[in-house]
Amino acid sequence: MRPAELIRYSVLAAQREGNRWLSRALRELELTPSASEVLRILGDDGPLTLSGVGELLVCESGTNPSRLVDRLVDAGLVARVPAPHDRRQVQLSLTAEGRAVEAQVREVEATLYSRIDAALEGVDAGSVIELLRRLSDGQPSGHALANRVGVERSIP
Amino acid sequence: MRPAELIRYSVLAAQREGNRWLSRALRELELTPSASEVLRILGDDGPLTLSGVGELLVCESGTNPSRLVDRLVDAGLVARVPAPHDRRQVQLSLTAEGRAVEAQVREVEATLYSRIDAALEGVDAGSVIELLRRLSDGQPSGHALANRVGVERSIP
DNA sequence: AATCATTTAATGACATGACATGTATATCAC
DNA sequence: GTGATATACATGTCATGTCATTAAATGATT
Repeated sequence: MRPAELIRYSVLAAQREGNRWLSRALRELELTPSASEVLRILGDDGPLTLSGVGELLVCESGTNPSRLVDRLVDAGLVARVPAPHDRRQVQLSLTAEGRAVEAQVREVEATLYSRIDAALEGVDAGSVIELLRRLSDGQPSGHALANRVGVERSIP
Repeated sequence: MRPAELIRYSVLAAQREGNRWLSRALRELELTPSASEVLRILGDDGPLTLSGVGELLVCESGTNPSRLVDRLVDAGLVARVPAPHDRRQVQLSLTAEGRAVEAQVREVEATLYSRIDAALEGVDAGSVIELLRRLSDGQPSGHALANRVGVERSIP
């Protein structure tokens, strides 16, 4: 198997298993991994419009997180209010309950990141990050990721 | 953003964009990425039972590719015959048309791997492979990947 | 041989993801 | 100001991906 093919399937396998781990860890919070990403985005950078969330979502190509947000509104974790100056837009923000759940999501993520840190032992993280960045560069997910990093840096 | 978080989202973004690229490339063959993986597995190692395919599939946790295979049978690319000695099992193999399509899948994959090779310029592929391997080690996708590499090596 | 456990596959249920289309609103060209 | 265009969001459709359950067939135990 050529290295490129091994990397292709390794990326797929790592994503699948990371998602499965996160799904199980979030089950007690009654959240899916995608839903948790929306909560964390709104917690860090909200309030945002629907497309504003879409531009920061890595888990979806950003075209339309309407239904993803629907379930969070139904669950009482996100408030959706029409924007006053532009009635096409909706403003999304966390409710009080949403903020509480988002804090729990942070704890779950901290555990995940510790596991990834452990897996990083003895490997060149820079090579990993650079290769993966190139693989999504210029594409919607790559833009979302760049926006996420950029937004974080822009908050002093 | 800590390195672990960046890696988490980079893996997700790379998988998403790789899948999107492959989806578009396979569209003219009327195949999805998952369907193409089944064809390639059967082409390399078939005939196999349904669970035999599941143990080699990275794209799904192997619990049950029934419906994935259904569509390939409907499309006339895969033959499904009951196993004579154990009527619980089904034997899956490529039809003549399936073999022809699988050859085209190989060409699409060759293009994908060239793109990955280009992205590997100047990065330590060993670090990438080792980290990603650790992230799926011991899990279904990791087993499937190990089986894929192992099966390949076991064919002299 | 009868019963129970295990294995294999199919199916139900739910939430994505990706792409396409529809609809209301806002903006631009003139 | 009016028509055309663009934007923001919602929705339809299809194929996953995951977990659970069911059904059939086989194997193990007694």
